[in-house]
Amino acid sequence: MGELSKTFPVRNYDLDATLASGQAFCWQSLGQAWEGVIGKRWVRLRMAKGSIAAEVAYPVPDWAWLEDYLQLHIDLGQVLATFPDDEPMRNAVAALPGLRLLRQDYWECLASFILSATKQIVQIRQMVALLSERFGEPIESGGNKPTFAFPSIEAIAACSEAELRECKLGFRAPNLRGAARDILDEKIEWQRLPTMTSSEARAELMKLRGVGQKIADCVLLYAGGHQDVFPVDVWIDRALKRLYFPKRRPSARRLRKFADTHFGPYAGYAQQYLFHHARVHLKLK
DNA sequence: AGCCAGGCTAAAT
DNA sequence: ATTTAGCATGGC
Repeated sequence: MGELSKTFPVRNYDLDATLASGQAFCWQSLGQAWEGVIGKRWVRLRMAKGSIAAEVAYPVPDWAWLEDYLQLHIDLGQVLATFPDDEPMRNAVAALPGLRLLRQDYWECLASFILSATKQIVQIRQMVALLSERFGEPIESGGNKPTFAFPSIEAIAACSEAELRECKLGFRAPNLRGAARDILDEKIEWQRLPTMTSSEARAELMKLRGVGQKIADCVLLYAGGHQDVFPVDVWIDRALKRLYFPKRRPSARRLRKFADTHFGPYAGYAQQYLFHHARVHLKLK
């Protein structure tokens, strides 16, 4: 019993922008469609007029896992209405209306962003793909290529540092391995993260070596659903300074405070719009 | 060729 | 309390 495909009606959903926007690193663009893995399921997604068509490799009894991942219940209009009414936000939203946040798995998200340190998005995708091919569980695919799930915490913990370095992780290898081992050794309260407040969960994640505030905030936002959290990376840092403090030179502390207070209850969404806008329009310095 | 990439840590102001 | 070098590796 179950279905191999389903079509979901959507409004204001830019699937291409969302899957390419540097929040998830397991999606591959194949012309009209996207292929990726959510948990242990291979998925192909296709955007049509007013709907997203999904296809899986074996019948599934329900689609709640996909609806949750794509956050189909979110009313984007309500989200956008909470943004501050200033020119930078208006421009960022106008540039890409329909950009969304996904709801990802905690471990895959944490691992991906541990890998993200001083790496470009294309390279993060490459590392994630290599890790999955070498240490992930093979899963059934609807395409013609063999497909693998993202490696489990146990699988990464069992790797040697050298094996991880062979996946081009560089100095990130011990951090990823250490995070997996610390979670298994219960050095942090991993299981309780979903029930914690933002600041509790952030502090817990930052106990891991190689995880600072930026990476912790990405996990809170993209996996934990803390939509008010506003990760500040190099692009956002540039964007905030250029767009909101063109003359002055705000201290890091001041800028952090601004990020935490200016963007409202859906600051994480605002951040995603500004991030994309900065990467496209602020490229020339 | 050289600079920089969805950073973090520890050392040095 | 804030700034800076070093870290691996690859794209451009």
